Amino acid sequence: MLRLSKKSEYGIIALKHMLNQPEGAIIRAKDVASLYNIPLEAMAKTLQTLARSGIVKSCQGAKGGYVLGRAGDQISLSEIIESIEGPLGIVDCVVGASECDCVQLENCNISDSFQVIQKQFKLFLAGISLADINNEMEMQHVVWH
Amino acid sequence: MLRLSKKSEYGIIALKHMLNQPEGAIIRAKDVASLYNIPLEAMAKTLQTLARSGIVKSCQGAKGGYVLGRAGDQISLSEIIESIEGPLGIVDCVVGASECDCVQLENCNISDSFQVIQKQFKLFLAGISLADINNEMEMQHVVWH
DNA sequence: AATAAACCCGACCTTTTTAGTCGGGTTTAA
DNA sequence: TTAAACCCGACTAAAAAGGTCGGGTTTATT
Repeated sequence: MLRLSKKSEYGIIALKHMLNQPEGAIIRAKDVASLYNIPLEAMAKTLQTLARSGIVKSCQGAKGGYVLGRAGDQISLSEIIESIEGPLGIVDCVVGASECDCVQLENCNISDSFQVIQKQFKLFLAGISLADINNEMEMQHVVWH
Repeated sequence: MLRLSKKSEYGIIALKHMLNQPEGAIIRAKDVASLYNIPLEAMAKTLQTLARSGIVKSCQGAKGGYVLGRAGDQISLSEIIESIEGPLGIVDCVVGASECDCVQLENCNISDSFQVIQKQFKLFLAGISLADINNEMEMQHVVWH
């Protein structure tokens, strides 16, 4: 059902939080977790995932933590979600690289249309940046014509 | 993960199939199921669900089956999906009527933005009709600016 | 050098959701 | 009367999501 996973939610919460801290401040998983009632381990794993794809940078060791890897307007919602959940596809057979073994395919009447829908949906998400999310007032430009 | 359920896929396949039959032809669940390799019971239940919300009309008894309830351009993708999967929400706390007991809410920093995103996403799906899906060439008007 | 604080990560368990199946209805054309 | 179809709740099985655990590694501090 078209719903974001908890990990994506946690990731977006953390990223938005980081964007609102002073430039260059190092944020610990622990703090985000306790501030937003997120289970520590889950928050930690999500930030590790985001670090792997470069959306945040990790600083190891004591006094370590995370910093945003880029400016808020250079981080898109589609990137965040794909980092955490893997390549996104409204339906399986439309996910880029992966093979689809769906038994309908031989005679499927909807896969072509869904290629188009999928592509537009991704553009939709790609058009929303962390900076947009951070500033609800500015979200007005996120509009479907 | 932002993916449609199988039942939604089955529903859309069936609806598109029906749209391509001669006007007023009665289509049986059995035929759609065998044509597209869909488990009969699953297909049947999905059509029953669509009938309940008026997207198709059911004809009971021998020689029974289903007919589209409306013209293809009067059936939107969001309607189909919501009929089958219930009210859709990218995140829980954004689903219209239902209550959200998420423990982040007291201090959530993203719910406002997601209200906007959710609304636009729904407009996106509402803007795609069964007739559009049926005619991939026409899908070009489904474009994000 | 030792310590503690933090990130790192695979493995696991539990719960929820999805997918599919079954049995027993009801309706209606022939 | 029969058979073909819709109808529907209940069930099971499989998959995904959510969360937890244990044992690492890295690094600032003392």
